[in-house]
Formats: sequence, structure tokens, C-alpha cells
Amino acid sequence: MTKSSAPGTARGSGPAAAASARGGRPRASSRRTLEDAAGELFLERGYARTTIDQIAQRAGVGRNTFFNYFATKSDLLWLDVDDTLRAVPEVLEEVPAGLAPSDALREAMLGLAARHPHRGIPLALSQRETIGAEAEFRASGLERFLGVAEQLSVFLADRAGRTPNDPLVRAAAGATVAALVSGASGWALAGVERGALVDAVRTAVEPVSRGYAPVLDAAPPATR
Amino acid sequence: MTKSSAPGTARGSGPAAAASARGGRPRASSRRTLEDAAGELFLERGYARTTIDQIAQRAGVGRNTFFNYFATKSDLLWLDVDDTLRAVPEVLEEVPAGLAPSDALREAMLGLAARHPHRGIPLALSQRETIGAEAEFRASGLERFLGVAEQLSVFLADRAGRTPNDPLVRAAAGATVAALVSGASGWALAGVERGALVDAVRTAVEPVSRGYAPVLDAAPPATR
DNA sequence: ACTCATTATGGACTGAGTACCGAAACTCGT
DNA sequence: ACGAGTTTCGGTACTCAGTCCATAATGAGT
Repeated sequence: MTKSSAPGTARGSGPAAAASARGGRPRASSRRTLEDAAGELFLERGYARTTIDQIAQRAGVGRNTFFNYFATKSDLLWLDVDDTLRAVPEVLEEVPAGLAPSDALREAMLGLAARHPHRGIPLALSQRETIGAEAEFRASGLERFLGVAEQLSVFLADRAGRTPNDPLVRAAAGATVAALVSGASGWALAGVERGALVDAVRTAVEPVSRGYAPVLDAAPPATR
Repeated sequence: MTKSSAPGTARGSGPAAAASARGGRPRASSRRTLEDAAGELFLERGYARTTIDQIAQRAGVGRNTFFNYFATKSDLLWLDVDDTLRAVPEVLEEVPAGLAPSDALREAMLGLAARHPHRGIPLALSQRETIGAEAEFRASGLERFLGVAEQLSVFLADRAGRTPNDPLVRAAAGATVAALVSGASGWALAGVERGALVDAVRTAVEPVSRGYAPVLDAAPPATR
């Protein structure tokens, strides 16, 4: 890998983290400037042919300042998604406690989808031909959702009275997230006339939830 | 990402590719030497702290020769798995034609598992503390299995009379592969007393297959 | 004024991956 | 035996992401 910067720390790593600290030099509002500069350059010359130096330069900022805001170049490809993904813990807490594990799984994904802004489609996807970062986009994306899968494992383990390392739990969490990603990317790739993200996600995730229901909702093995 | 080198081209990219070419300088049997040197160094100093130069040097070979055999440093983490993954197309062809799509999905995964050598556990997993390449290991692994998911989408589309881009198809393929990975890594992480890989994979994949059965095995939408 | 915390920035460094080029080593046709 | 074509080997040089470190700028609190 190299970096990754899980969504939790992604933006958090930047100056935005120390939100309400006392003193300190004020941020030159560079973050948004950097995003914009990067967006322009990606459209102009493509992702691969854009260097971090160029981004920083266009933003009128030092190269190191870039790394103050983003841990990785590829973080720029996931701006909106990271916003949503950072809300995962919160979303998981909001899932009603009474639900069967398999239902809780589905509802968690729907809750996440409901949070995502309607226009929050990664540049890399909506302008894929122009930006041309297929490979790096997928790689950096997979790591993000792997993080989600891990959180989901813990959540599911709790709800199902099993351990997070239970193979069944991990498989269910992984498959669910995979379905989520498929649904979401299908939605994102649909034209302007795409429906609601929640619907796309439901269609994709439902079967997984249903499939794991018999094994997941049954009483966990006696051995704890 | 950066490189990736899909399993199909992974080894193929190296000299081993031009198997039965006519003339040319003979390979100094370096491939295996490089693998061994890398393995030693990874155990000695860990993955991250091992440079390609060091590997090449210990193997008594030029740095460039390394890249003749491996496209990426992380390829070294997946030697055996790549062998198995390269057989995916073949495995898919061997899945009986009469099966329902959801069953075909499961059988494909089992067929793949059956091919994998019993001792084929990535160094990075069996020696994870020593090697310490968690992040890069996962990242490079995810890409590989994403490749599998894509092949599986095409396969499934064919078997289900749908298109490979059908959201349902992609979701099913993705979820299935996710389950496969969960099962396989659970198996790999189990101690010496692990059972058969096929069994672990079956347990993980079964529910997904079963879950998608109703939607997948039904007649595809009239519109094409 | 002084201290502390935070951000900005510049310089230097590591290491992966790429490009290019010429030399070695082998096959084959003549 | 010789030359042509082909493949591997290996060196030099380069690009660029990401890290480290030291220093200056800017503000809040006392």
C-alpha cells in the first residue's frame, strides 16, 4: 500500500482536525484551494500526469502544505465519499437494537447510503475518461471500504453474539460491503437520471442480507 | 495504485513468458533465486525495510533484473496465490453448464479453492508479525481479487443471461469474491490444524450463493 | 512582552518504478 | 564458422510520492 489514511483520519490528519484548539497560526483556507486546483489539473492533464508539486503550485502553496491537508495524492479522489465514510460509527449506532443481525446489516448500509449527498460522486468516476486514474482509484477505494468492512465486523459480532473474527461474521461483513460498493458504483455510473442511492444499495445488499439470515440470526455456537 | 500486474500478466510479464521462444540469452535461473532472497530478507528485516536493491543484491543480480521477473515489490507477497488465480479462466470453464447461476457461482469458488496448494499460504500471512506488511499486503491483495470479481461478473452474466454490467450481477460477483476472501484468509490464519480450504470457502460462500439464488436464478428481465 | 500551540514552508533524503542503451549469450540459417 | 535475430542482463539516469527536520509566521492566553 503505502499510506491509505483511513477516512477517520483522512481529513482528520489535516489542520481541520484541531478544530477548536486555542491559538495557532490560522489556516490560509488552503484546503479548498488545494481541492480545486487538483480538480482542475486532473481534468486538464489527467490524474497520473499531475504531480503534487503542480497542485501545490497552482494553489499558491508550498508542497509540504499539501501533505498537511492530505496524506496521499489519491485522497483527492475520494473527497465526498470520505465524508460519508467517516460517519460510519455514528450510523452503526443508529441502527435499531431490536433488529435481527442480518436485518441490522442491511439497515446499516441503507443508513450509510442515506447520508451520502446526492451529488457526491467522485470526480474519478464521473469524469473517468478525462481523469484516467482507474487503477489508483480502485486501489485506494478498496482500502477505504475494507475499513468499513472491519467496522462492520465488529458491529455485527456484537449484534449476533459472536466474535469479530468469526469466519462467518467476516464473510458476512465483507460480502455486505462488496454489495454496497457494487450498488453504489452502479448508481454513480448511471446517467443523470439515476434514482436514489438508497434504492440501488438496497437492491444490491438485500440478497446478501437474506442469504446470511439463516446462519447469522440463529443462536450462536454454544462455545461462546 | 501504481502497478498491480494482474495475475494473468504477473508471472507472464517475466522471462518465463517467452517460454518456447527460439533463441536468446538463457535466464540465469534468477527467478527462484530472487524469491528466496526476498523471503529471507523479509523475515530478517521486514517487508518495508527491505529494498529492491537489497533483494537483487542478495540474489546476485542487477536491480533491473528484478523488474524483469516481478512488476512490483508487492508481487512477492502473492507468489502462490497468483499461481492459483491465474487458473481462474480455466476453473470457470470447468463449471458444469447445467447449474443454476447461483450454484455455478458457488461451484466456481470451490473449484478455485480446490486448486490451491495446501501449503500455499502467503508469507505475509503466516509470518505477519515478522514481515509486517499488513497495509501493502492488503492493498495489493484487494486488487487481485477485484480482478477475480471482474472475471466472475462476465462468467455470471453469461450463465444468468444478463449483462456483466447489470448491478445485480456485479453485486453478486463482488459479494461472492468477498466471501471467498474471508473464507480463505480465515483458513490461512488458522493454525497448523486448519482443515481443507474448500470447506472454509464453502462455509463462507454458501450463504451468498443462497441469498442471491432467488433473484439470480429467476428469468432475466424481458428487456434483453 | 512572553509563552505556547498551530500552521506554513523550504531543503534534503529514501525508495519504487520507468526509460534507455549497450553488452552478453544463445539459436538458427547459410 | 559467420552473421542475423532474439532474449536476458545490468548500468545510468530520471521522475515522483512520501518522510523528516528545522525554522519561520501567526495567533491566543497570561
